[in-house]
Amino acid sequence: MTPAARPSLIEIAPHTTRPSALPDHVYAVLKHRILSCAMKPDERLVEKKLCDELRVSRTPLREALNRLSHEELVAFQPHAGYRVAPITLDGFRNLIELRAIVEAQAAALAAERATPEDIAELRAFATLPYDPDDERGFVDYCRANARFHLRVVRTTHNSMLENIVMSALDLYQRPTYLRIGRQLDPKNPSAKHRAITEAIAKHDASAAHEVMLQHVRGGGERILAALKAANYH
Amino acid sequence: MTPAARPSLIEIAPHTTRPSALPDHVYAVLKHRILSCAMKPDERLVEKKLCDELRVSRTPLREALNRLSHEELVAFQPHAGYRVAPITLDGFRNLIELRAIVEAQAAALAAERATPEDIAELRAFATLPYDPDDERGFVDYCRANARFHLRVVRTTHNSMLENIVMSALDLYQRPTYLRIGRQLDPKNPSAKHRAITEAIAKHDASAAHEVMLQHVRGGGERILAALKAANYH
DNA sequence: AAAATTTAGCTTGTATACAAGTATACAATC
DNA sequence: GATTGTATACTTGTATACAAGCTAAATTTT
Repeated sequence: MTPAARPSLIEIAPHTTRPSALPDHVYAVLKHRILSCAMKPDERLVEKKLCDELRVSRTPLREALNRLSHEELVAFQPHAGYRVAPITLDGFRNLIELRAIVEAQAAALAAERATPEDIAELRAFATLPYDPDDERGFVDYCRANARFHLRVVRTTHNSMLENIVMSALDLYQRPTYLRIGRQLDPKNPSAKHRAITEAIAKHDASAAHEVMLQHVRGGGERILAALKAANYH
Repeated sequence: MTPAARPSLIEIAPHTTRPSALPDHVYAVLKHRILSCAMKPDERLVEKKLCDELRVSRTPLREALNRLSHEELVAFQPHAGYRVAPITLDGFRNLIELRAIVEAQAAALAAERATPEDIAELRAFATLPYDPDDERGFVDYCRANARFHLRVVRTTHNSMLENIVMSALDLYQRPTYLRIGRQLDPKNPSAKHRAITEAIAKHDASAAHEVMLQHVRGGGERILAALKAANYH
């Protein structure tokens, strides 16, 4: 059966140059649910149920699940099914380390390569809307934050770095959305973003590297501490 | 039909925690063919033909092709099929840049974290068999080289870094196997490997970083020059 | 009562039929 | 002769039937 009325809103771009309508749609929907913790870590993902709900057959659904499992957003065991990937301290530490390495170096390369257009766009993206009391505002804030960080790597013109940072930011979203440590955010990161941007604008690679490094590590440490406090392992 | 007699040799490990026999097998076989250039860049991959040859139905085959396309080893266009991914100068430049960033930093972290066992294994892996005149010896050499580089990242105990370097080394193999620039290798890289190992043994992070950086860039530049000479774009 | 074992149900794994879209070859037209 | 339109063959996209394997509950045994 060709799906008649399916949820039509693609909320998250598929990160791929492989636009195959149905699997991409399912991928986007599931990914959004996982990242936003609408589907909780360790929750089971049963193919049949998701098929019925999304009005799709198992083939495109499985394609989406496979993709998610390779991105480590869902865990898989043969013949035992899929689960939403758990959030672990070690996993998050590794993630911070990865982001620190790649994004700091990307900022340095960006400083070497940025054109005036790059700099203008970075400036436009640097200042984030931030209203910790507003639920909706918090989501917007997260999106804007990711947009800035992606814009920095994009300035390197290295699509491989870009893809790695995209995946990393995705994985990073989950602990953030959990609201864990939300209120611990001491100040709006816009200041750091502006500092990074100005270092890039001055083509000061080592400054860009240093500020980005501290920024990523700082944010990571805060969330890590909150995860520990919330008793994650 | 359950496949009765299929080629049984898995030549390349699947890089994943997702051991599902048939798709993994197909993935491994195709990947080996692509990396070894038995299947040439831009060659078309028609599902039916591969199914008949590998004695597998389309479902597991497509799962393997999807994985390969996300790893950028095969290119895909909706309704138009799969092709072996082309080798491009820009792609290779990006790859070198990625390896340089991640592996250099990984070497530094390895220097901070290496245990005596790590160091012993690194020493064992550092010296490579190298006989540029022997076809078989060349393949062994490539494998041993990858093994050393992987052992360095593994010392960081960061599985994300490990996965990235694994993929990167895979992509790197293809230009190497093309034999392009093979004879340009000025000397056996064992010396560099030993230098990296000794820096790690001394827990000298910045030396490890520096030597690895030069090593990766140097090797990359040589192959890049050869690709240019061979008129790749 | 606790442990082990069997069995029934459920979930995933694979194969295949059918639908939809694409490309190529051939013909008609400019 | 080049170009465009069209039909046909081929390839991929999706759905579904059936096989294989796991989980967990119920029954038996100690």
